[in-house]
Amino acid sequence: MPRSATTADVFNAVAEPRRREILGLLARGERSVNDVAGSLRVNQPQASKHLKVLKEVGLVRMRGSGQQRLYSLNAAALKPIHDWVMTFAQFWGESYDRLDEYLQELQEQEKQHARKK
Amino acid sequence: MPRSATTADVFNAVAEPRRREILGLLARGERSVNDVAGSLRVNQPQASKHLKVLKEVGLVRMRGSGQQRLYSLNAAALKPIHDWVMTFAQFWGESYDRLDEYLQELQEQEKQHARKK
DNA sequence: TTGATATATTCCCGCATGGGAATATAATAC
DNA sequence: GTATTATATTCCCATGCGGGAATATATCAA
Repeated sequence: MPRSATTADVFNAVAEPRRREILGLLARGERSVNDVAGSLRVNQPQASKHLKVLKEVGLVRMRGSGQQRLYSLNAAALKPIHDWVMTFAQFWGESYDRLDEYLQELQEQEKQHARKK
Repeated sequence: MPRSATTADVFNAVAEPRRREILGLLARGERSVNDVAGSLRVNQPQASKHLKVLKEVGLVRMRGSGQQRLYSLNAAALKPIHDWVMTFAQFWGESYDRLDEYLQELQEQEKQHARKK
């Protein structure tokens, strides 16, 4: 079995540095494909391909506007990575001492949310 | 140019699900290769290979003990992922409202730390 | 030394990759 | 209609992948 496809999940999609750059750019607002390509000094087909991968895993949304396609960030799709990495925050020394407390509060909030359903 | 090597950086190393499982296991303590292989229902060579990748990017440490090699987690190596994903936390809606505040406090602490040098 | 156990390495394979280059599709303007 | 701009797709290639299987290395025990 070969390596997982880049579109297999968010972890794989985000392993590529240029795709992280694209997400960073889109964090500052919606952009057309050529905007992205220009800002990242990448030619247009590569930009299209990277955006396609990001779209397939839900990290970006697309809408048409004339002949342009405007891509925007869907940062919520990064939550699996956030949640996973936070699992290890307890090992990161004193600066992160209060993170456990914070995460427990978050869990409480989610439980209350679930109960309301 | 092909896809980045799995040992290129932490993002690539961690894109593989089994390697994330290994890290999760090691979070609970040091383990031998066979312990890892047994817990994850993976045969020994695969466990060795995955551990090798994790070691190359600094996510695990190894020490010999008799004929065993004991691997342990080095969670600090996950910080690049943590820092990157936190860049997007502001987009995650109301549950994370206090995260900005929290992160600013962290930055303050780091500045004070730096000043003390 | 021989044997047993623990771990690492090597060879194989099918396969998805990211980039380049060229081309195809889509939408607007005239 | 044609021309132009914006985007997507296709084809190519070299490379590294993860898993299987077999083998090599290392360490202890008797």
